[in-house]
Amino acid sequence: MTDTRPGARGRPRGFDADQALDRAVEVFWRQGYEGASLGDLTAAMGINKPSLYAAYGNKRELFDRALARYAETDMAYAGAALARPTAHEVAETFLRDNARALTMPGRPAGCFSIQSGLSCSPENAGVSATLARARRAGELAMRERFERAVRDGDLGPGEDPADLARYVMTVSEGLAVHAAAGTPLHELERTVDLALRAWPSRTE
Amino acid sequence: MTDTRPGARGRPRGFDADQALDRAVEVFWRQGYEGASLGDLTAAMGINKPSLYAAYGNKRELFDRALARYAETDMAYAGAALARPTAHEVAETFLRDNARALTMPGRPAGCFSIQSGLSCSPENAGVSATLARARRAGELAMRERFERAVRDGDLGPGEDPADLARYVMTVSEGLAVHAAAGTPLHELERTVDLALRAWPSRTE
DNA sequence: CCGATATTTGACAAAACGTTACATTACGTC
DNA sequence: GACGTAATGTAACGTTTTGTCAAATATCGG
Repeated sequence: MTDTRPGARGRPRGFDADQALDRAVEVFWRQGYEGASLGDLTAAMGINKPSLYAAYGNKRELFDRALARYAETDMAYAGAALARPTAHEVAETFLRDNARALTMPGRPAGCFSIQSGLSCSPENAGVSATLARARRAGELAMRERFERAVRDGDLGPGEDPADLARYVMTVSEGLAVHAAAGTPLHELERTVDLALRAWPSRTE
Repeated sequence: MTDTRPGARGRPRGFDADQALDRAVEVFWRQGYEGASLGDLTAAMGINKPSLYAAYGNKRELFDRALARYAETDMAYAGAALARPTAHEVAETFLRDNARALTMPGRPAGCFSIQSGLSCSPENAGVSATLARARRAGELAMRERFERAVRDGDLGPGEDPADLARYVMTVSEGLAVHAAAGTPLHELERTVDLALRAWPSRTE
């Protein structure tokens, strides 16, 4: 499929596949899976349809690649947040970086994994399901991080890691919906301030 | 347009316009504006296209009517929550009733005003904008309720009604995204429990 | 029963959709 | 420089989309 090694035979590809994929990410992000036509995609990617099919398969496979690309790049902050030393820092770092990512200048406002297909027609139900699975995986990773925090004594034994992870992700999703509607960063940050007041105090 | 009074001339309508509208609400809710084709809509409504156009105008006007209908029926709990005597009760009632509404058996999971058009193609940007405006109006109403609470001394003068309203709505939207992915009611309720821990104590 | 009026029905139109066939172009190899 | 190979540009495919037309149907007032 990709053909970067020397000794390649045939006409070389006239575009950068990763760069074009970035454009596709933006279109799916802004318009949703069903709102993004192949015409919209190829126009933004600077290629035409047969090139898209040759390089990515079809619309659905392009979307899956776009989601993977988004997770690697725009969501990289999430993995970094999980590496913070305390559960509170994990939650705070995640939510603050999330708010920043949701309002990044030059990128669509909001969150790809919600906007691009929260609901779809039955024939594209797989898109919604894939996105939901991705969000669920993120929540699970955070839950496991909080379970470690309980074992470490960083969180009190009475705190439920699953509840805390679900809460943080819920706030994050709400921030994304707000951001998609144009709420500016400084207001999202105030929401994060408030949300963190729910965090269990370490002295409990 | 509607023709319920006696003395009507012409062939009487063979369907109940409000009942058909309820079916349309469900289709838009489940599939989104762009994922709901006229075929899906007319099939669910039990009518055919010319009847739809005669009764509602076109797809977009049908959607606007569906949104209004949703606001009147499924969102009725929101107005009731605002009537609670204290700000804390307003927030708690709103979030708990919200969680229940998001998982109401026999209705689509999640929230119409998010699922039906969080993002759209440019030609349907008006749908996203209309929904965002509706959510904004709800947040404003809650803000005004909290402003009254500050005047009443129910909330401390240091609390920001706009921040609190934005926070409650953010949690609500996050709950909706979770509900759309299948999170069951009892887990949403635990999230609400956690979210309410952020609420300012009255003794402050 | 008759004319007026409005709804239903089924077919149709124009455009857009995702996808593919075909001829052309550009490159490495011989 | 011709050959094989793979990507390109154009143009079309069949299907589905939103929206409409004309004829048939049902009910009211007279």
